[in-house]
Amino acid sequence: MTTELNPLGNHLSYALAAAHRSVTQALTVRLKKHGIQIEAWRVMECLDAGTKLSMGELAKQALLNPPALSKLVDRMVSDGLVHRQIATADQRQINLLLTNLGRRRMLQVRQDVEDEDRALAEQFDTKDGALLIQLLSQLS
Amino acid sequence: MTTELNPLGNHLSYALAAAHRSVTQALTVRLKKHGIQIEAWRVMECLDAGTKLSMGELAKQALLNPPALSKLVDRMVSDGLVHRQIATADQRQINLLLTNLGRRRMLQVRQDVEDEDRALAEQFDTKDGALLIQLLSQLS
DNA sequence: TGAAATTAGTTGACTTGGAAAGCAAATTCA
DNA sequence: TGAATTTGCTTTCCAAGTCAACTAATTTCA
Repeated sequence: MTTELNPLGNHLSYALAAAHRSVTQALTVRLKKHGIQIEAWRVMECLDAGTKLSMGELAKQALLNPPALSKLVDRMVSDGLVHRQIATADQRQINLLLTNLGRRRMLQVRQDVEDEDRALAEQFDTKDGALLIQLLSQLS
Repeated sequence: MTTELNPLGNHLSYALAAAHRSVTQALTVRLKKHGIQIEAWRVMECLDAGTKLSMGELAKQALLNPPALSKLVDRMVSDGLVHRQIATADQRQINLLLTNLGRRRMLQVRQDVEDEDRALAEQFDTKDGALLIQLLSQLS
């Protein structure tokens, strides 16, 4: 039972990378038909949540470094999903806003992400899915 | 207790991405002083495990797509960590071998990875680290 | 006040990764 | 056997990410 096929199997960092890779690949396939990146979907969900976010806040929540977010937003702007608005209080800050197209697109994508989530949850015994999320969040 | 700061927090794919990001960043910092990528370390561990691996097998174990592995190996060859050997049975296959430098480097890096693993394990109650690995491996 | 320091976001040069095509060896089978 | 197919790995071209430098707005404090 402790027979290891892979010398890396006991490393948490490896188990995490393997799981992340496999989940990401599956999700990417699902999102392909929307012509959208996982990161772009995360950005849109954060924007939809209500509170105005600066690029910096958004970067943290969407798990992107600032330059990566900047460039992703450039693409999303030219796809008509979001637009930049200079914050009134601090003119250096940008508030990103969903366009109507962006909001519609987000809702469609959300369907597929939730399908994927359900598919993943089925791989676990009843409470293990929530437990996994709980354990994972201790790491970030 | 169910107050969500982040609208994405309940998605397994998000929890996984967040944990992966944070663990990867920490590990990358540790490995920086060896001038080595996490992926390169994974490759070296796989090679060290004994059985001769083709590029294809290695790619799977090290969690890389074949083109990415090819390119990484190019770099590792020019850093003197590994060398390519054409397999005798099938001339299309490559067996990758660790050089002495590569083996020494791997042992040094392994120290740091294990330090990092221990640091991570401390964030959990006794058995939760192993449980997490077990749950994660159901996903890949 | 206003010069110096800090902060927010973007840009540019460079590196890395992915999809698809390419090449060569091995296998299939008519 | 040998033409057609499949397999293993690499290359090419392009998309995307990083680090460090940059611009502009804000804050600090002498």
